[in-house]
Amino acid sequence: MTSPTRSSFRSIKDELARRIGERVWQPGSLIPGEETLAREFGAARATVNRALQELAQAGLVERKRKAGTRVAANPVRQARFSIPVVGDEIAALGKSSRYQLLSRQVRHAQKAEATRMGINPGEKLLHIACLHYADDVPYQYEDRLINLATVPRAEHEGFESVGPNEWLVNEAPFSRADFTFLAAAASEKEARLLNIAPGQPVFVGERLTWLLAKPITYVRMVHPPSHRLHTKL
Amino acid sequence: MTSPTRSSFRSIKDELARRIGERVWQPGSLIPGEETLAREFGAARATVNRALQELAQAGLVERKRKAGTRVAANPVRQARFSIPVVGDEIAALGKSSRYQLLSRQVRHAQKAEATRMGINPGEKLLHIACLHYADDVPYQYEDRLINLATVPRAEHEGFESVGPNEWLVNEAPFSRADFTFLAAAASEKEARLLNIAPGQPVFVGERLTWLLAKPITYVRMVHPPSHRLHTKL
DNA sequence: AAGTGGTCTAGACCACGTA
DNA sequence: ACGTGGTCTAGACCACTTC
Repeated sequence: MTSPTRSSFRSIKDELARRIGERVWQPGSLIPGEETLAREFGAARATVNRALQELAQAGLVERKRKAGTRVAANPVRQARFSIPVVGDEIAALGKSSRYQLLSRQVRHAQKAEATRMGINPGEKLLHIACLHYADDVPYQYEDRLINLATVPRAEHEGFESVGPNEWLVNEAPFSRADFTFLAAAASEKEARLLNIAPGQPVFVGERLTWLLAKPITYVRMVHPPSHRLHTKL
Repeated sequence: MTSPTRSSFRSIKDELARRIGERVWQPGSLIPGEETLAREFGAARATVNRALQELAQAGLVERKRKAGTRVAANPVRQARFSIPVVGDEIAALGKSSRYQLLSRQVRHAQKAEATRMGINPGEKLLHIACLHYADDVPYQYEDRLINLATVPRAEHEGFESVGPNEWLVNEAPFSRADFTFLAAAASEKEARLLNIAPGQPVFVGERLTWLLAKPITYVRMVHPPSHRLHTKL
């Protein structure tokens, strides 16, 4: 048949996960070392190591050299949401999207910007402001910084007709994205652009994307109060 | 020393990521096999394999036996955030949490509530309103409906000292959760409870959880404008 | 100082999928 | 059938932490 359970890192991982899930090993407690487990399962230490590394990545255990491996105290539950291109997002609502470039400027990073992006002050940045409409109603105001050290080709792109979001998705892959969401009062400028009254609540998303360790782009996306963010799946 | 550690899977991974990010290897194209790369980097094939596996997990490449490894056409499209218990969330900010029950009432579902929860009108619900403080500053106003058909034991719980969130996490595991986030203007009641002015922006999260096909609870969580929702990893 | 995880190697065999 | 990735092993050395 499939396989009578030869030592595989997968079956070891599953068995360890079972012991954690069924409280055979209590949350916070120390579990046996790699050497011991390798003997128990009749496997090489490297095999047990891989099983444990994946469990650590999944958040079920925490590992420290010398200290050993412990069952995580509170397994973190997670939800996911998709990261659509803004044009697709609008299309999914059954509306037509329109893009308008407001400003485009190459300059050097100010201290605050550098800190926010995790780069050195003075590095070359491309600063873009633009607006996305859904059926001619303002949908999102986008304020973006692109790290030209990571994406040098962006400097030669005008972004007159293609939004930076769409361009980056096609031209600069990222491996990690950090989001922050918040509610804020619309500034004068935001209110004017989104065609709402100043002080009205706006839904703000901030996103920093990375290609491994290199920051690619920081973007602040401001939506009018009607906006909703749903988890998918 | 910062001197280049000879073949490490990390440096190999970074170099491969660089070639992908800088379009040395085009999206969709085939990259050299593990054996070839191992020779190029002067490393064992297992080391190259680990680098490639992590790149695959990050979504930068796609791997198939016999077919080889290709640069992913369009990388990562999802982000995740953790779902902590509100008390833990406050503790993570280094603040002390306090819980206050505002109201607790068993009643039958009104039509709108039933629709929102996906149950039949007239089903028995437990309606709870409460407030969570962080260092005595209002942190979250919680308005919750619990489906007593799914969680009958909640009817005998007073929730005077234990918040419904914490109680449910320990007593009623859920298998699925749907979230919606939005910005809104604080109502009179919300403003009073959160100690802000009416009309101020508030960050609202709505969550519906199920145990398999059975709705467990619907909750509306209202935060003052200082609140931030971060994705974790 | 010593214990535990982190990583590397060289070689081997296996499994999947394409040809 | 055969090439490529998937996994395992046995041994070794390194690096971080706690003791």
